[in-house]
Amino acid sequence: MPELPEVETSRLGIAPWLEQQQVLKVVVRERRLRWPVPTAIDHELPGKFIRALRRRAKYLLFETDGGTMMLHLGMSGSLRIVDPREPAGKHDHVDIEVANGKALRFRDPRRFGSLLWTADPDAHPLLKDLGPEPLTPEFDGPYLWRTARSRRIPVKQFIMDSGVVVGVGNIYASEALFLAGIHPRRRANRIAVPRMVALAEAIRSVLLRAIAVGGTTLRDFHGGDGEPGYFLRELNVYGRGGLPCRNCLKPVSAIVLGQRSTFYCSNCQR
DNA sequence: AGTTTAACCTGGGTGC
DNA sequence: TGCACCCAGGTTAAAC
Repeated sequence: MPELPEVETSRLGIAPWLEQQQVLKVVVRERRLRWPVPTAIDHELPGKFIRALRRRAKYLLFETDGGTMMLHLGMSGSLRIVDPREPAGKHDHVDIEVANGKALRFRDPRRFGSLLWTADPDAHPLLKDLGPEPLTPEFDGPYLWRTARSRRIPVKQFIMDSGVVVGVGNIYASEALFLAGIHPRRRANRIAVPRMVALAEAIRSVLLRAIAVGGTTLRDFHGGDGEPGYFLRELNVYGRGGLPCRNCLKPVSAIVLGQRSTFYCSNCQR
């Protein structure tokens, strides 16, 4: 489910229930996620206070006084605040119970998600080489252009590379390229500065808009508060293969790029 | 160093 | 109803 807006929506939904709370108990029902859930999660976390819930790329970082829990939702992960006495479902792999009587419940049917423990997130191998956050000032058109000099890959794969910029997943990559009028297959190093400026702006605006309306509901994504996201209604091309382009009415094209489904308008995007 | 490919999983939808 | 088949929001590790 989760792209950056969905992760951010989850963070905003659960943070009020968790920040400054002491962890009372951790229940791990299934350790086989993307990587085995380290025993530090159940052994180190209880007793500690969650001081801040931050996000880096699509990772949620639960910072305590003595260590940070890193959580990734993978393809099918979701988080809810529950009463821990509520029976756990088949794919509810982990509960983090806190002092206010609530628990964070991590569900992930496909188990591509992960839960890790680190003393220093900035130095963690999975985080240290990530590109800039798309919603910060250092991410802009000139940055994209400079970074693309040596890259011959299609621009869609370029903006989905987390070493270039984080948080642009398959849905919003297609959407941003539509807004910028750029063909997803265009080689990254063959886009001039002005169009890179437009692309950076399109990425920012599509992510900001999706966060503002609570993410995109696909299948069963819900934010931490259980409310569905409404960005689905605003998708211009993603999942609309064969349907008329909202701008020019020409049928939206569907192709596969880097083993991911890709949608664009061959008239509006060059 | 950049690019491509396979791999990790389950569940839902479709078509026969 | 059952079953085979295809598809899905992500990311890494290894091979080229």
